[in-house]
Amino acid sequence: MTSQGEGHVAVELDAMEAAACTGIVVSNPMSGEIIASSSGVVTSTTDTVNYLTVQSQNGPFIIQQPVKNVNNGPNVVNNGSALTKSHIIVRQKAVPLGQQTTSNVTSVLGDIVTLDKPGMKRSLPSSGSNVITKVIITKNPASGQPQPVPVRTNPQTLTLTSLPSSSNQSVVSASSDQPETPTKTVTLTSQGIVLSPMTTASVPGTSTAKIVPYKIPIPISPSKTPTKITMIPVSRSPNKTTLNPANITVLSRALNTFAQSGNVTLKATSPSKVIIKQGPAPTGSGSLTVKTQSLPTIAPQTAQPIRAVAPSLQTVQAPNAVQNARLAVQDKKPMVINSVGSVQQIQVPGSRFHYVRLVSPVTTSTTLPTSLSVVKTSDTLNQASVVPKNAIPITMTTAPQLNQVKITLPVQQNMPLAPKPAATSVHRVILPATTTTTVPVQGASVTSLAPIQPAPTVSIQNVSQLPPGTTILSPSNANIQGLRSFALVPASYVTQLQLNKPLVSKATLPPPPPPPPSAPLSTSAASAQRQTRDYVPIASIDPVVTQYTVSRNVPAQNGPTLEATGARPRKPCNCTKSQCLKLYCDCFANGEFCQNCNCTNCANNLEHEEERSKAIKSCLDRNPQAFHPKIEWRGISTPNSLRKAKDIEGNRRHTKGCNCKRSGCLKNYCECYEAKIMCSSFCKCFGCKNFEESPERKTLMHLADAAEVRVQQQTAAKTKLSSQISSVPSRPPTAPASGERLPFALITSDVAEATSACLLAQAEEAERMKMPAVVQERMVIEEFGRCLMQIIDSANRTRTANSVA
DNA sequence: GAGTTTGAAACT
DNA sequence: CAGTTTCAAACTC
Repeated sequence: MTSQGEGHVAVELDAMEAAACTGIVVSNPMSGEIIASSSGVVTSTTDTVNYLTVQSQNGPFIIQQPVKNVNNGPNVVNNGSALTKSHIIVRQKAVPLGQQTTSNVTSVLGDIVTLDKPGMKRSLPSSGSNVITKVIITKNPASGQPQPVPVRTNPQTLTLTSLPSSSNQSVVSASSDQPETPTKTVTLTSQGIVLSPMTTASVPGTSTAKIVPYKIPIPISPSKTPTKITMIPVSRSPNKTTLNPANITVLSRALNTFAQSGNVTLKATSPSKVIIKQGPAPTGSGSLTVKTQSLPTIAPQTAQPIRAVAPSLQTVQAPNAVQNARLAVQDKKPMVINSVGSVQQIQVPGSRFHYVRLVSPVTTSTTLPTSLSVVKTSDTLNQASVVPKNAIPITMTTAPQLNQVKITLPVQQNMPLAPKPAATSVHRVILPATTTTTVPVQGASVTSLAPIQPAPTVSIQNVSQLPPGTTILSPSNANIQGLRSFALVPASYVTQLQLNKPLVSKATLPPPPPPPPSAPLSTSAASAQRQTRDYVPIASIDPVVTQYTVSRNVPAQNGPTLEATGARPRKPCNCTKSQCLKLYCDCFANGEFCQNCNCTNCANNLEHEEERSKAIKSCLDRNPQAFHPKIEWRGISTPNSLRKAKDIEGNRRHTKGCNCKRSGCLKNYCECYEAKIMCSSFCKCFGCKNFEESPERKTLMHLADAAEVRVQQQTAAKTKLSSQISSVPSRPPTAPASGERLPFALITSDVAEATSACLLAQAEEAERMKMPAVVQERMVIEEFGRCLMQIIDSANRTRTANSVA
């Protein structure tokens, strides 16, 4: 809930949201303008704000709530209120008495921001002293809840702050040997890394350094503490850019990946390398250990053309990128502006987007990385490489002077503090997708490029707060196109990267992300995933996050079963008239490109990116929540590991409810039923039979469960039987005098055991289905017949094989 | 596989 | 916002 009054706006979060929250960004949904963020660097808004968008910096939740005036009562929208000189207080929502636990009592997460007066853009003091450059979310020792701690640093000085070990975080600031170089602070918290302040890429002609805190979310599970993070920064020569947004983005990606395993070690082995690897967790320590020697100097990016680093890297560099760009416009063909490593910068003439195309490396790899091992930065290039172990390096480059690819970091929205870049063309950036980051690409030549992927457009929003694969149409972009508000699209673009990559052996695929609630699924839940539209949640590093980053229509229920391509299994659409640019199309609705679909005249692909973007905007204009999951999770404070499948279903609901009239909400026409949830008060259905006590529903669910159990048991039993039969030696132990082997010679104790298991499973299932005794008996006999047929068949095959031999 | 039914999305 | 049309998936035969 968001309330306004008496000089402050309170943003109240559910327990789960609060738990997932490491920072807050509050923005005006109408303009996309960031009003405040927990970075402590704020801007003001002159707009009349009726709604606020509240986002977690690292979290998935994005709340758009009306501004409410406390004085008018909790539910009275105070339309037309401008936020002036207000504090935004983020706190956890109170829960009714009797439902409180120690973890969900009301607590103030932080008074994160003070808004300036309308019309006044807040400027940073030149000295930089006493400037809140970041807010670290710590845990309130009293409540156990996170709370932000403003950290004031002087950008010109270097500090090394070690927080108490109990705070589970450390702050490292390194000094620079260049007085004019802003310092940066690396803050490692239990939930993320904050780099700040940092000078962002500057545009020629602008000299004002912007202090921008970068937040790299590394949700480190508290349960996995102590976690040791050792960062030995890169030493570098002066006047060279070593760390730029791209680097940080990639670093973030690497760290995200590593965060999943808990223990992270960062260290540098050479001036141009930072190696991230897992290290053993020290015992008995409750804090992160951060060591630093000298952090890489962050300097404004200069107009350094991107060049290929190593001969082994493919380079399709235009001698004169600008000139080539003009030529490309004339030719109306996508042009490779630059290519370094495995990333090519693509400019599509006529398109306002820039693309990053992953290309195959010189070296091939057929195995997926078991861990991400190297982040390499270059002194001379605006690039950073992620080199997953056993996988190809992924290099990302920037060329700010050309505005080719602007890789925007998880940057707090304090960009207005500095002059905007002279050229605010639209850029597209690949967001790190935690589980799709490092799928190796096979093939080695430039001609075998992976298909161009439209990387998500990153705006001034803090990237890290969005689910992987999220697309945001930036305000700069929006302005060009007349799009005022940023558009949030939960597109699984990065997942699409996988879809378009060459086949990767399934055996080498990383394990699927854990289901949001780690409790085992009920058969109904499992069947729901199959029976409903077969989409798989967008992966997330955080189980809590995962709940929110699910496919639009089906909430996360189970880990995805990856296809051989590494892609999430997805049901192909059959659209014929919508060009797959309407929400009728499930691919489009889920933010995915059509791939291997049966659609006709499809425009849901890169070739029609312009149309697609317009369609996305159109959808969002009609409904800002158009791409949000239709099935939402109610606030759950129960730890994931303790949730049961029953709870999972009971805590999901359709955000809008269904409108069924004839199906009784007991067919898959009904979105509630399809998602295996019961209809709620949101529904406007007639003749609903999809409620808890509905006998029709119970019958259906029972039958579905029984069918599911039957399939599972039979599959398991037959698999075992087959394996047992196949393990029988080709030459049986006994044989009749005639020399002919008889089938019973194959009935070893193992085969008999497997057969018994089959019969038992069948009997149990028949009983569960409450079949009459006669039917039960028949089902068992039939099962026995099937087993016998398999045995005989196996015997015949063995005999044939022996006779041939 | 063709035709029908259904309800969400899109449109007016 | 309500009524109508369009659309694609679910369903039936």
